[in-house]
Amino acid sequence: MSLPGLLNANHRVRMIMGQLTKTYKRSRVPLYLQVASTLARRIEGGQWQPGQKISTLEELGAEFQVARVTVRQAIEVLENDGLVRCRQGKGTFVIQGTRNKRWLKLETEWSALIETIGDNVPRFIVGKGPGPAPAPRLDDGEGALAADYEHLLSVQSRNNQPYAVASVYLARHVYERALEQFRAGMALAVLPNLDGLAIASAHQTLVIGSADTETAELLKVALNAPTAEAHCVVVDDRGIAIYVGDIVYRGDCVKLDIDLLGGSVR
Amino acid sequence: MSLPGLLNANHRVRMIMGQLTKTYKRSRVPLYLQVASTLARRIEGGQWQPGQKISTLEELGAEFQVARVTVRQAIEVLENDGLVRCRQGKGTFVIQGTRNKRWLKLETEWSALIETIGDNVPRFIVGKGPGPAPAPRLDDGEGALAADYEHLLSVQSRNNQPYAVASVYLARHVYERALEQFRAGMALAVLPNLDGLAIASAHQTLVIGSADTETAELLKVALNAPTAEAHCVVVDDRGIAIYVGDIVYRGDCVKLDIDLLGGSVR
DNA sequence: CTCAATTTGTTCGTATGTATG
DNA sequence: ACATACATACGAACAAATTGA
Repeated sequence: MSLPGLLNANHRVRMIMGQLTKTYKRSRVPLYLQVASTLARRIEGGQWQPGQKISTLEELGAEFQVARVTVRQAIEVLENDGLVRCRQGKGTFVIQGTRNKRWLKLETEWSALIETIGDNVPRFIVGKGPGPAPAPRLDDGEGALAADYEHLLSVQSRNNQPYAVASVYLARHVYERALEQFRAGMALAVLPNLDGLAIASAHQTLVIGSADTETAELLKVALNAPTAEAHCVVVDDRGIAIYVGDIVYRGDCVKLDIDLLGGSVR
Repeated sequence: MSLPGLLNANHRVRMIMGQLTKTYKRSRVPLYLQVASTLARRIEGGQWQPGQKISTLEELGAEFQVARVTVRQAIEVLENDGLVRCRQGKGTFVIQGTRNKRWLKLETEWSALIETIGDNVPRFIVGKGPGPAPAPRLDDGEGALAADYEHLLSVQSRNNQPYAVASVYLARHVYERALEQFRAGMALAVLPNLDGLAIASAHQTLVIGSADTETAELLKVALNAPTAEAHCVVVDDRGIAIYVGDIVYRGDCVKLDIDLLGGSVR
């Protein structure tokens, strides 16, 4: 049975469809936020330099095919975020305070990676208490599971700013060889210090994701903010995955540098 | 002087501040969308297996500290996206159809990269017409600018689905050595075919960004959807940047595979 | 078969947010 | 600044399907 009246009430589409409106409709995020974040990109990307006057509300409205009031609303968001300053009768200007985006360089080679994270001090999070840790997630070709794992959950910070949360599984027989070291610093940096431990392979996959509730809270970012999710697995000479780390980085601070010709990174 | 009555009327905002509400307020995205994407992550991350019944609306409402109607609204989004199926009186279940995410593997080594993109057929976009192309963006240590560049703008597709837009600058003296080839396929794959062209370095930096208006339109994604932005520079033996490519990938399909041991000593 | 418990589906009223002209 | 229309979010109440006692 159909209820045309009801459907009509719910699906009465806008007759006036701007250029952007089609693109906009692909997302359910409010229009003024989409405009705001586009403008923010222009500023952070250097397209609009600090001190410079940006386009007028009129021009921006025409460009994005939205009402002037909507642009105004977007600009208000930027002003609250300290990106621009509006001057009645003069225009809107990019704030001088040059926000230097501090990139966090993700190393793609073992020794460089160890070096950069060596003196990181993670803040460990108490999990659900002791007990048998659940097995880590392993994809095909990432080695066999060890008998038992120790699970370490931590937040990585730099300049007092959290930039990543790490969920690390360490094979128990490895963990127990250096309890204090593993509890003091980055597990990955400890591994090479262990005598007689042969590392057969160490690889990492990286995908783009978004912050869930817990991650957002720990990283102090918005829910669903873009993230880089690294899945790192170290396998010993017997084919056992002794280290499995799932590390979620803030998306706005990771930078990967890849030398396509091999050899060392610049 | 205080006017408790008035203040009360205006400020009787949410006395009940849920766990999520604080995190939620960091983002201005509608609450039900934030809940939806958190739930989607649980499903895609395997936390809720296909066929399994997920928590009840009541439970989810309690967990996220939102109204049951709001959870309902979030679930509705997932149902429309084909992730779950709701059954009155029974519960909500994860759809069986295992939607295998087709990852686009971004190669991190020259020969593998060339191989994978070799038979890509880009769709070129007519730019602002011929004329002196603006110089490409070059960071420190990325070589010196050539005298003149040819600018190629293209969309990369796979299975008729666009996955990247590429903005490529080719030094004119290189471009003119193989016009047809450069116009037919991927510029990067053509370079090794040119005799007497010595490639001194080829490297790539990768950051996470979000789609601007044009990119969103070309990739058929939402405005501000997460992207992977690759900046690739090839320098010849005279220190001239002969190829500068800025490639924006859809964030939901790129996957990086990095061998940390890469043939070096640990 | 009836009854109660559980769970999703729907509607209402209210308040606030979003977008337009 | 205002009027209008629609979207978002809440609590509450009730309807409908499923299950097991």
